[in-house]
Formats: sequence, C-alpha cells, structure tokens
Amino acid sequence: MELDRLDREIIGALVEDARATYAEIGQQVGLSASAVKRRVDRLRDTGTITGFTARVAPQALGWTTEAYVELFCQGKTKPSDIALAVSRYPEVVSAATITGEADALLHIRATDVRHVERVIEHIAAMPFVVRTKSSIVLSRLVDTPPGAATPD
Amino acid sequence: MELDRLDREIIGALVEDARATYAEIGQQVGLSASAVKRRVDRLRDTGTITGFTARVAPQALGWTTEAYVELFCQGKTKPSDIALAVSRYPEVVSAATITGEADALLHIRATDVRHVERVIEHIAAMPFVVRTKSSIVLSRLVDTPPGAATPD
DNA sequence: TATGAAAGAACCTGGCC
DNA sequence: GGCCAGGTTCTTTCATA
Repeated sequence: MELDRLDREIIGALVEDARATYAEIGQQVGLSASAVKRRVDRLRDTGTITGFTARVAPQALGWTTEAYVELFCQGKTKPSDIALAVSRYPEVVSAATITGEADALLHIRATDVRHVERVIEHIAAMPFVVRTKSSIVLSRLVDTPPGAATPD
Repeated sequence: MELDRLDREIIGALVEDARATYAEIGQQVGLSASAVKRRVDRLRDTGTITGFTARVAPQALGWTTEAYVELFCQGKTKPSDIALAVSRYPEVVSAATITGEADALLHIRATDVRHVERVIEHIAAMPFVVRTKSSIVLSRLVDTPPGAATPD
C-alpha cells in the first residue's frame, strides 16, 4: 500500500512510543486526534503496523547471553523444514536462510554459555543438519527497533 | 531487580499487546487495574520495560532486503570505535562483537541489493576495517520480538 | 509493602459535517 | 480531514491487610 509523509511520521511516532495519545501524535504531525486514529486504524488494517509491543531489557528477564549459529544442511533441505525445526526453541529469536557457504543463520538468546551450548547440541542433532558454526556475542553495539528509520 | 510470577505475566501480556488496558491485563493475571498500573510503572522505572513500540512490517516501509556482514578489523580496534562508526548508518539495525574469526557481525536492512552493496562499500572503506564477508538473506524464517518468552 | 475501590481527568471512538 | 458527544480508560487518592 501507498504511504505518504504523514503516514511515515505517524509510524515513526508510534515506533518511538506506542502509547503516545492520538492527540500528541496529531500535534507532532499536524493533524487532529481523530484523523490520526483513522490513519492508524488503516495502517493496522492494511498490515503496515502489525501490532504494539513492549520493549524489554533481555538481561532483566535472564537472557544474558546471545550467540549466532551458522547452519550447514543436507542438499535437499527445504527452508520450511528449518523453520519448523528451529521455531520449537524459544531460544531461537531469529532465523533466516542466507547466501554463502552456510545455509541458514540463527540468532539465539540464552541464560548463559552452557545454555547456548545445550541448544546448539539439540539443533546440531537434527537430521538435516550436517554441521554448525557458532559465535558467542561479546558485546552488543547496536540494536535498533525495526521501523525506526525510513528509507531515503 | 527481582521479578515475581505476576511481573512476568504482565510483561508477557504487554509484549503481546502493548496497548492492552490495565483492566484487561488485570483480568488475565488476577489483579485489579490499579495494581497492574503500579507494577507496570515500577517495571518502567527500574528499566525492565524500556518502552513501548509499534511492530512494523519492514517491507511496507520499503526495507525489502536484508544482509548479514562479518567485519574483520585491525588488531587494536575498540568495540566503541565500531559502534560509533556503524551507528551512523540507519541501515545497520544491529551490531555486535563476536567470538570466532570475525570481529563483529552487522545486520543490515536496505531497499534492494544495490543498496546493500552501497552500504557495505561505505563500511568496508572505514579505516579500521580490513575486510568484510557478507551474506544476503534469502528468506526470513523466524523473527520473535525480544521478551516474548521467559527462561526456564 | 502491596492491594482494591472510587472519582475526576484524560482519552478513545464513532457519527456527522 | 475536523468537530463534537458519549463511553471507556487512566491516574491519583484513600482505606485496608
């Protein structure tokens, strides 16, 4: 769907603070509260905004360790097989198939290094996985919520 | 800070829907609306909840392509140098120093493959970068908002 | 220290222009 | 898109365990 400048500004405001009132957003972008509400409703209906969520400090919940794991799979493995298999683990917060030597890259959050190890063991034991290559995160430098910026 | 079962349930409800009313959350966890509000206020004051944000479909904003880029840096490069340098690019949505051969891993969102290429060129041109190794994302399999799950 | 109830203020929502 | 009215929610205070 087509987004104009106001839509993008409204999205930016909601990414910044999803609990901002329609009146506050309206003042920011130059619209009345009800006009903002109508646009937000439309953005939700069309699937541009998929929901509202709380930003939580992962450490506060006990997720103090993270890792990236490259997956090397058997030749005929389908992406959906990987998706199905890894989505059973809440520790796998992100997964994607990629170009290059590895077939997929997983992002894992765990309570400690031993926990990471345990999850990788489980994943490496899956039938279509040939081998894995993992990197523990030493320090997180950047973590931007998606939608914070708009292209061009 | 210490979180009890109710705190975790409230956080879960807010990660699910940051615009749920206090009364709705209260009914879900077995508290009155005002008790829920007090706990949410406390969770925000202590930094457990860092904010509320809209979940946006990146494609809808024009971010249709993503890539992971491994950074190989000169021996004496400090993490803060990398952080400072890459945070200037809105395309870099995540960055972390990691164990293994590479020094850092970047997650990039862009409008197309040419855009990815342009950003990598800029990053590769930074003085402390020796070389880069990038993987384009073919398909995203999993993308869980942080805080959706709770350890153990 | 944490809770539930209650009341006024602020906000949302839908109809109308 | 703006304005307005009725219903809902938020926010604070107070009393209680």
